[in-house]
Amino acid sequence: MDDNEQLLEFFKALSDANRLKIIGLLAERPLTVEQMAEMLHLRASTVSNHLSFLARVGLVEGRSESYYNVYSLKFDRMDELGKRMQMPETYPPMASEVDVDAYDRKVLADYSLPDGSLKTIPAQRKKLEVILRHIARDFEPGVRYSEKQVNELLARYHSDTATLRRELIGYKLLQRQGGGGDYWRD
Amino acid sequence: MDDNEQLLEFFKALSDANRLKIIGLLAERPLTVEQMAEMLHLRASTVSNHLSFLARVGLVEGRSESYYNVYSLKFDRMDELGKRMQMPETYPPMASEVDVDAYDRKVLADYSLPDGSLKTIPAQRKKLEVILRHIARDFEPGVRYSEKQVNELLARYHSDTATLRRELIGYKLLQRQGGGGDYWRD
DNA sequence: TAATTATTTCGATCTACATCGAATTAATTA
DNA sequence: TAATTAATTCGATGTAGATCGAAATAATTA
Repeated sequence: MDDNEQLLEFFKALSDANRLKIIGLLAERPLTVEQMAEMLHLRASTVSNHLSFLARVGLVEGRSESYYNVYSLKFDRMDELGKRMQMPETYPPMASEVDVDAYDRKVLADYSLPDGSLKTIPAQRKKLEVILRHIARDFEPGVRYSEKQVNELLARYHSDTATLRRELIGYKLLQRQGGGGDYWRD
Repeated sequence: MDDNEQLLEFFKALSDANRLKIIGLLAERPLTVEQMAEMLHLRASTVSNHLSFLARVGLVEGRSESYYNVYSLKFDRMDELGKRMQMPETYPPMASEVDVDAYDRKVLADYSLPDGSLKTIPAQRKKLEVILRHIARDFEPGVRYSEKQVNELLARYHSDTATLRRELIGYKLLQRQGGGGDYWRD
């Protein structure tokens, strides 16, 4: 079980009203299954299930005392989770298995013809940016291109090379030396 | 909505794999509903539902930008929850609505005859303690009782007053002055 | 040893909710 | 203005999980 699944299990353990009540009770003093069952008006089997869930994620601990099972709260575990939630670096990994390029791929597919050229130049900012970032990758970083070379590259996508060139500059994906000079990508 | 329900809603909001992924994505940068839907391979309506859940508990915030809804993560909220989980005083109130005396009442009922006397003296520590605490309430705190008076009071519960008396002392519910003196309850 | 008690496990049931598709609303573009 | 697009709402469906009762287990008491 990786970090993300563990975090999820943690929150699932805390996402039930009766389990929160159990934690509240155990915060005061250790209790047996039967005691909690009576207090919560639940069957012992139900409480036992809740406790094994909480124990699985390390939030409670049961010790066998004579022939009762006495459960107690492991506060450090809660503290640990609280700390983790306060660290910014906790969150990005939660999206690690997400297909973050899916939207860009879809936009690209929606606007591209089989030969790789564009059906139209998107009017919507969000989509235009995706297309422009795609086109910009054709320019080698650091290399200088003349306007003629730029137009040749852009013509593979759309005949309106002037618009593409202007937008690439506008979105700062392409740089131009002041006054009709060369173009380059950073 | 009181504090406990709010805490529960909070954890429920975090107890779904896709909602955690959304939080992970928004931790990197704000996104629109459609972008997230593509990334997660979910329908926009599903993502929209998740976002309104997260927004309801204040974890994300959506602003209308041209005609997109751009959502972003409210990290302070997460921080706030993390802090709260680290404070010991957070937990006891979660059990505030719990019927904490239910177990004692049940034990008492199980061992009592209609006239209030005991069927038997429980052999199990946990139950004996409940019965003894109940009996101890008949003694006024601070008042001194002779052994004769003590036996009279205990006889209302069980003929084996010697055992009851000994156990009350053992559990420190009744005090005795060293060497055959009077008894009292603190 | 037999009966009682506390707990857990298992199978069944019922509810909550994640997801989807269709309809609706609102904004934008053609 | 008509068509497109993004987002939300709503009703239907399927699944996960909370709860229960019964059976199994284990320890204790009579």
